[in-house]
Amino acid sequence: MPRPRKFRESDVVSSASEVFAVHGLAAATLDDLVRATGLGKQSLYNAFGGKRELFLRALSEDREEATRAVSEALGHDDASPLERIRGHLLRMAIEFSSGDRRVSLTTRALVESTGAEDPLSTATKAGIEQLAGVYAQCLEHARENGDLPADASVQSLAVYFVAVTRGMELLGRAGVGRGVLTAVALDALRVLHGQRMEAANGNHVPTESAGPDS
Amino acid sequence: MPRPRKFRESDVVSSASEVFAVHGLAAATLDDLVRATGLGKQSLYNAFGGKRELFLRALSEDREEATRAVSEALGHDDASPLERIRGHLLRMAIEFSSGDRRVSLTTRALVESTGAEDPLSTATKAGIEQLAGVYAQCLEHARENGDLPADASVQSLAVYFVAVTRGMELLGRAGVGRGVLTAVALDALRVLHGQRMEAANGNHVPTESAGPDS
DNA sequence: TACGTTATTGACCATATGGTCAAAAACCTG
DNA sequence: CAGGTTTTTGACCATATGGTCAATAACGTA
Repeated sequence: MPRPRKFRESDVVSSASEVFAVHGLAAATLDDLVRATGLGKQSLYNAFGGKRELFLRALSEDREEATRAVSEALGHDDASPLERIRGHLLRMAIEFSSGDRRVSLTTRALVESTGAEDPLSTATKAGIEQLAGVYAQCLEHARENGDLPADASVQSLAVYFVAVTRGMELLGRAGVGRGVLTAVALDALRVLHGQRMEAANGNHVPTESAGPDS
Repeated sequence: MPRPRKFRESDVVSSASEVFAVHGLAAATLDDLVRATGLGKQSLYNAFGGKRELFLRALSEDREEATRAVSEALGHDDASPLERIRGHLLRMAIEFSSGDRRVSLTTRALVESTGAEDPLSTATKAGIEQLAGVYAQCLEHARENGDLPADASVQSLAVYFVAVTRGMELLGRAGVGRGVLTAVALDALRVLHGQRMEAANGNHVPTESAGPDS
């Protein structure tokens, strides 16, 4: 019997994502959001709770979507796992050099999170881990395939690819063009062709400052 | 005969940098700046011109400092160029996992720049190129040394390292710990040992990491 | 068709923002 | 010590911010 909503939450979150991707959390005004989503402040407010909460929703959706996309890119069976990673990275090079002003919400969150224990930081970390997990899965397949040495450090390589893609995204923002970004991607991929994967377990620390932990 | 200033510009810019590094450009309030620098709004204003301009100054100083630091790290003669890059990257892994909330102003600028032709974007691009230039110089030495194949793409490798370090910085913000980040750095470095460099690979860079610890 | 529930609307608010102004203060030179 | 120049100070301002309220509009059901 309650009056039904005029909007679909997913649409609103999607529009909000766009705003956040372009402006960032801090710089996006509630008014931007209102304009982009089409609903009034109050509707936004009692559907989501506020700017921050809306960002969290957007982040969560963005994360899901990104994971799905990468997962799909890495999951097709028509190519070897390593080829899939290669294709994915090259596609990222193109996407990131496309010149639009969007920045993935995960990256936004990474930079704008306070670092404290707030939900934003938590969600951000989770996002990174989830993303790394997708890479790890694919790399694991590659290892099982024999495309990677048995002692390859799938975990750190996965994180490595997350780092590389984030870096590429930033460079794209700096105006680095498609050609260079593609070359960077190819450089990055060369890690997978190295014969000795001796660095397996994330050991060794720099020579001069041998660290205690790890 | 004019009344002299009570402050040194470099001190002010330095304090401001700290604020910007922690909060970012958009989120840092003029009041934060006033408090951090110790001078009044108006003094800030007629010495620099406003928040944005102050950020640009801070960015420029930060860029100079970063370039100098990397350049120094990569420029010492007591190790081969490749070893220097290795040491530098491992040091970055430690720095970025130190858990503070600072983000380099270059990265901040990268994310917060509008992408348009404003001075911020311009300075940002210049910063990236400058940084890449430092890597390129070192890599070029490595090539001359025979540590890299003659046909190695020094340019793209340089940009690659910029990307990797930016990515590592972001991951550090996400709470990725020192061990993992170090492993990522080592993964990243493996690019320099890629198969095509196999023939030319001298013994300057220890390929097997003799790290005995966990 | 009336009711209860919820969504929507648009006005409203306290605050904090970046930025400005005019007066007072400080310094160096002459 | 006076004059000129610039800095400093603290009050001031218009605006935009995130957020809230009370009233109204829709809807499904009974």
